[in-house]
Amino acid sequence: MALYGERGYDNTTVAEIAARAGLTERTFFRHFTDKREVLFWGSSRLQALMVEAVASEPESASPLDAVAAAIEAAGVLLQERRDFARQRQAIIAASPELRERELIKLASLASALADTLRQRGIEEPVASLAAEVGIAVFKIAFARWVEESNQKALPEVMRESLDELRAVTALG
Amino acid sequence: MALYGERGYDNTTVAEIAARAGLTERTFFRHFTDKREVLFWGSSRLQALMVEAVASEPESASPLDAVAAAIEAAGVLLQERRDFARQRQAIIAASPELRERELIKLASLASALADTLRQRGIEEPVASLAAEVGIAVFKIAFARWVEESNQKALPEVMRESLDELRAVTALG
DNA sequence: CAGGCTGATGTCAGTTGCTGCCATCACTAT
DNA sequence: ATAGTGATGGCAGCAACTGACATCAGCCTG
Repeated sequence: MALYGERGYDNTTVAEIAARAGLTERTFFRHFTDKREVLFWGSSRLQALMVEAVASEPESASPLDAVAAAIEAAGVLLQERRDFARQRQAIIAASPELRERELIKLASLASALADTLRQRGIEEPVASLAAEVGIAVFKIAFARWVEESNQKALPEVMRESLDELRAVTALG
Repeated sequence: MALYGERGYDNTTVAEIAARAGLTERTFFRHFTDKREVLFWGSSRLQALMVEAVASEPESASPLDAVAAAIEAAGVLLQERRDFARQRQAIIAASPELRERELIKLASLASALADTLRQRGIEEPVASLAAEVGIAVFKIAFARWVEESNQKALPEVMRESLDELRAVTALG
């Protein structure tokens, strides 16, 4: 990430990353499937956290409530790693390739949440809809949080965005 | 697309595509920025159609109504090109790289819809939320339509999914 | 302790996607 | 007829990856 920040993602070769880490290029590709994947190393932990949050909601919770708990948990985690998250996001935003990878991570996240909802007895397409909508709220809240360089904490922005969503779908 | 269908995306080289088209590899890259981009050639037309649908809704329409008109229009178009759409989707689903590209096209679509909503006086974050939610419904409805290899027409599936969404967000 | 197994790393060659540079060629405007 | 323009081809080269093989450290077993 240091290298990506200094010279930009495109201008950084895998050989340079490997050298900085004291490794060979070949070894780099044994740890990461991709040049892109380095930036998404922790994403599986975030996904596990969010899945856990959905799973541990009470049975009585609605699908949207369960998803709300997941993005709330994600908000807390990212708020803790605030500076890191912002720096990383700046790098991703600067590269189309990285934005693609980010989107597929979010899609995989939505899919995992939908699975979890289904295990709670939620039928399709409700499970997928709730999960996808939750991820949409997550994306927008996160973007707002990154922009307004300080101000509110992420979990609060998440809650506000979710409320706005309810208003939007209620009106339409 | 013929080649991708025959041998799979990964096993098809750009040289082969170019040869089949009677071109040089170099010329191929002058027409398409990417090996992936070939499969998304018509996507700008779909985006223009959806943007137009949002723009031509009456002032009184809510954001979600406007977005609903856009995915309805997309549904009609894709229903016309039913076989093509399904064949194309099978190829995309089989390749992670292509799925990434598809996701960024959808993200760009959401962004364009949000822009159009903003031009209609809708404020952020409502504009982005409505757009993203609309794309989520689009994704899910399309996936269902592709699965249930025949049955209902896409616009109908779109409407049903949107209704389910309203129910989901109303309960939560 | 010797020998063999395993897992992580290095080395090297090769393929493929993609780009820059220059030449060619058809077409068109004057 | 000439010059300018846009599309194409040819070629060289870089960088991301991959497969095959060698090496080496640690560790288990007899």
